[in-house]
Amino acid sequence: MDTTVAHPGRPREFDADVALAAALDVFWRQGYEATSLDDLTKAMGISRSSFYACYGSKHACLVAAIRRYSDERLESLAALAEGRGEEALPAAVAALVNVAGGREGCFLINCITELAPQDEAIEAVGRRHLDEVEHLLTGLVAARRGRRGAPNASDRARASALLSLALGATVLRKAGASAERIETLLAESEALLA
Amino acid sequence: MDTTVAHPGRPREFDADVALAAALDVFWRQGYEATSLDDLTKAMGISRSSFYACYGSKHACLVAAIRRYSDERLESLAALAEGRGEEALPAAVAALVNVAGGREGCFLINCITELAPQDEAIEAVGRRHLDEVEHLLTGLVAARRGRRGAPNASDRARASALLSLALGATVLRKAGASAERIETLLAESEALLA
DNA sequence: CCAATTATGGACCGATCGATCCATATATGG
DNA sequence: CCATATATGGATCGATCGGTCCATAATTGG
Repeated sequence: MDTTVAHPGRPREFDADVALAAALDVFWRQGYEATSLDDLTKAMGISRSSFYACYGSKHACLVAAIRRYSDERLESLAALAEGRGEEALPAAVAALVNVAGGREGCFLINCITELAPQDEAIEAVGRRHLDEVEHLLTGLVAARRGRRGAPNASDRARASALLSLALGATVLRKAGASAERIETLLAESEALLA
Repeated sequence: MDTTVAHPGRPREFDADVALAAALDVFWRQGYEATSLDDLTKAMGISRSSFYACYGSKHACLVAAIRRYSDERLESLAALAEGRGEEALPAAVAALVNVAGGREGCFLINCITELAPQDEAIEAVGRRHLDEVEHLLTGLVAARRGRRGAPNASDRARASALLSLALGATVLRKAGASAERIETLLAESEALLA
């Protein structure tokens, strides 16, 4: 991959990143298998030729979309945790649940449950994402606990439980649970914060 | 639906319930959209004609499979909770997570995340199931708390949180988390039991 | 102005999709 | 034994699937 060399030939007429965002949106709403190339190219506003030239295949496009989603979410979570002290942990947990509108669930969870463990590529990306979220939560747990520096195994277990709770809440949300019910549920997680 | 009247005509050569179990298994492993009629009929050992005559459509078959799964799981959960006193609640939570082999996740969660909220029929069944599980857990929470009789709102919130934790753990399991990690995570849920 | 190179639109591909149809087989009630 | 009714296997349906191909457009370096 060289980025400096001159690029002869006709320039791309669309923004690959904007188009990828559109693809992500469709995948998110409809799921992978239920989304056709026509759905994708129509939403992205490009032709099949451009699609394949740019992304390679439907599956590769999905992987790219997941990566994009993962990066964005991790960045957003890290930013949210910045300089918020005690409140960072509950805020992060709440942010995990209230991703996007809500009813469509977490895109990453959707992909994992639809495609893992059959699709190893998706599973790998999903796993990495969840590991990083847990790592971030572990830091917040340790920080909240007051002890300076290195998080221990207990902190990690707490973070695991909080992550699990958040993932479950997202599923409940997608299943149609009301926002209030999710809130009272999250309030209950206070027992896991100390 | 009459069950007593005589049935003229050639009798069915397969057990509709056994075949449905086979269909459930395929849907569970592959997901709904990724499963073709050929996959189904092959696994069920019947022809397309028999399939459509008996179940109506691929989607109707899925709904029947989910219903079957839901009934079986609820029955199993209720039986597990019977006469076990204090240990009933943690046992039930553990049972929620350790459904089947593990790596394939919970069939109901898989269906919800793949098809809800677009597919209202599936969402309705999934919602009902989750409500009943939560109701069962609420009873166990109240029983464990010691107070006799009617569970209150706080019990229900606790049950929601435990259910959410279990759902999340199932997702983590499907994403590839090790069994040990799930166990230490579940151990952490003790904080939600009192 | 002319190769060389890449992008684009859309026709096109074989394969497969869920579903239907029909001829035939097997049962019942009279 | 015959009319009726249901089940079965398999051919078949039009639609759609993901992916390829090709003619044409638009850019670069020389």
